[in-house]
Amino acid sequence: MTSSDAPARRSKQPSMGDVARHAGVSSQTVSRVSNGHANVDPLTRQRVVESMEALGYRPNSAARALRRGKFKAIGVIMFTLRTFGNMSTLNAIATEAARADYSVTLLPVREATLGQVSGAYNRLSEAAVDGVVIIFEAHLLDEAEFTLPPGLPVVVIDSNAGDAYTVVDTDQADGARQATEHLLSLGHRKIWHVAGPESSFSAMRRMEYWRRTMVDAGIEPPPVRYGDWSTESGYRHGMELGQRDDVTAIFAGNDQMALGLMRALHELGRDVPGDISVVGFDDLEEAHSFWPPLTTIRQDFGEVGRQAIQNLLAKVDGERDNHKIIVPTRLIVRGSTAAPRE
Amino acid sequence: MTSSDAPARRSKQPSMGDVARHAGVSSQTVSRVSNGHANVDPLTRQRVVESMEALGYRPNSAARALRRGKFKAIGVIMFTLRTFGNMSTLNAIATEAARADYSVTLLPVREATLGQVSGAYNRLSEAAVDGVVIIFEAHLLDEAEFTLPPGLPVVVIDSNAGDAYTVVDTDQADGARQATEHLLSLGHRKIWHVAGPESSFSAMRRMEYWRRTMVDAGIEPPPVRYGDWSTESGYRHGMELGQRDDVTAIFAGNDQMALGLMRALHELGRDVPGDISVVGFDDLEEAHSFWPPLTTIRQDFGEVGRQAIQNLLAKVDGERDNHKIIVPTRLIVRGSTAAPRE
DNA sequence: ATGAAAGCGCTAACAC
DNA sequence: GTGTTAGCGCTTTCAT
Repeated sequence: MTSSDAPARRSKQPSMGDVARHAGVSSQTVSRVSNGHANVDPLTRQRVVESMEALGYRPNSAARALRRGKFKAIGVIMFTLRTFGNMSTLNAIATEAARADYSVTLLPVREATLGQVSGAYNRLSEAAVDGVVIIFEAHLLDEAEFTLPPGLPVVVIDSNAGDAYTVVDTDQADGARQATEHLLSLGHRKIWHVAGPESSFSAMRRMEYWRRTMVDAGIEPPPVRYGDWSTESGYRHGMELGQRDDVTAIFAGNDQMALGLMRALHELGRDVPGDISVVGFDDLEEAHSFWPPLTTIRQDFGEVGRQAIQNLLAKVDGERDNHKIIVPTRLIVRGSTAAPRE
Repeated sequence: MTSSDAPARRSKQPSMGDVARHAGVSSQTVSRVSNGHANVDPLTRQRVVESMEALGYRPNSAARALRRGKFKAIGVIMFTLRTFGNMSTLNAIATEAARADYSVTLLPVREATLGQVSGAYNRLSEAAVDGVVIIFEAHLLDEAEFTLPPGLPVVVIDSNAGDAYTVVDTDQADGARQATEHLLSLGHRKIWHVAGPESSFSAMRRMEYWRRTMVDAGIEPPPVRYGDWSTESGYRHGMELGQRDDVTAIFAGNDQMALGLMRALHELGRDVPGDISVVGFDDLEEAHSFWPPLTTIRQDFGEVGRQAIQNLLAKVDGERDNHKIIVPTRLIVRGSTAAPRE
């Protein structure tokens, strides 16, 4: 009875047992080699490695995860990758997670699925992850009513999630205050605000603190204008605001809308910052090359991602307390702001 | 020797068996409920669901994956999320994968790990994925020499990977040709090119076809200038080119460099497109709001992502052939190009 | 330094 | 409609 090598069982991945057989050792030895353990005779190890290569073995991570009870993976729940902020945060998360040898799984959320607590559990509960970072617009989190599986560590970014989770939040309030005060200190009085959508937690915080800063300065804030974060919406508001003569300063809810605004003002022949000053929020990589270079509020997305992962991994390792981390923002003064013309 | 079930084992997730015990049924029945199978008495199902909730049960996906031999996950290997293109592609990939009920795992590659074919296997071989999309700059793929685990379906994006894999590629060549011909047709003769880094496959393709188009038109191409995709590098070249009087048209390797170029030209007081025409590549979402709005080549990242996933999933389901998919590019004419001044 | 046995949590196959 | 049995591929004792 020869168990010689001509099986032609092409489609199946070889298992540890197959390697063991091929190398003439037990599968434990293969396991030890695969995990780089010490107590293996160099010659044996050599033989095993050769067998692995010959067979094209690769460890089955499902089995491994099952056995070890850890996936070495964290999930990120987000609606869209389309915004600069989400992208940057995700990038930081992936980088930081990799440092700890964790991979990152995207858990895209189609809104339909969300509230639906049907008989079958939703994909989140099945996800092969040790913890989850949620980058949601806050109100959506509320609406969702989606019960996170108990025991799954969670960190929430930029949300009003309250005390139930650890929250990492950019200091929107202070950013909006800085932006508004900068314009005020330049001598502008009536500062207009083009806010992000009402559905956004961040947008509402920025708007609230713009208003508050105005009121604190004893100035009646002009009516808020709502955009949707897009360059186009900024453009539309720019076309309207640019035609009024009581507009000397605009604080846009993000850089993209600021860009759209400036384009409209250019088209209308209004000079930025000569006629009208503009401040953004985010500090896109390109913002310093806009024309004029954009004065804006820098968000430290890298730090947000880092904090999120560090706190999440602490939880994965057993920490139970929730924290609230506030990441500071910073005013970057460039060429789009100046004192109002006399 | 107490192998009794020590209670108060707080930290452990409840298993199917626990739920079964709690509900007074077999774990098989729990499994059926968990998977939404039909043959379960409504009352039993009810009871099981209640037990699940009471215990906070969530299925262990490692066990599930082990049993089923599928992870329902695909991996994406990329160096950085920082570029618009990678991010857009990733977004499309995630969206398309979600439609097929697959999640996406980011496999960040730290260069150090890469070539290293040490005894221990690299993270890719352990990744809990059914297939892999690679978004690499081509030469890196070459250098890497990293042998993909045999049997793991692979699709490569924008690379010269050859016939070993299915490749989804944007039609860089045609894009570069369109950009150059557009400028030519406007009446420009000597068209300068600010290319991406030499290490980039895409950059080299664009460069090659810009040159070829010039040669075909019987014009000696001016020396190539290399940037690194960044706005800053565009700015630097802009400051130099803008001071020469033999520059009337520049084709930038991407939109960000084009933006930097235009900023430099503004600062130098050169009018775009009056004095100098500029064409980009990518069509960033903001490109139409640059000042002036940027003429550029649109890449269809969404289609690239879609094709990648569709082809990959076909392979996961057993398809063996490799394909080569070319996604077309398109010239978008906006305000940054015009005929040269006489 | 190596091997044997047990079992992680789940589901497919087959009872009943 | 429900339970029993077996085993996916791996790692953790414990022996040798």
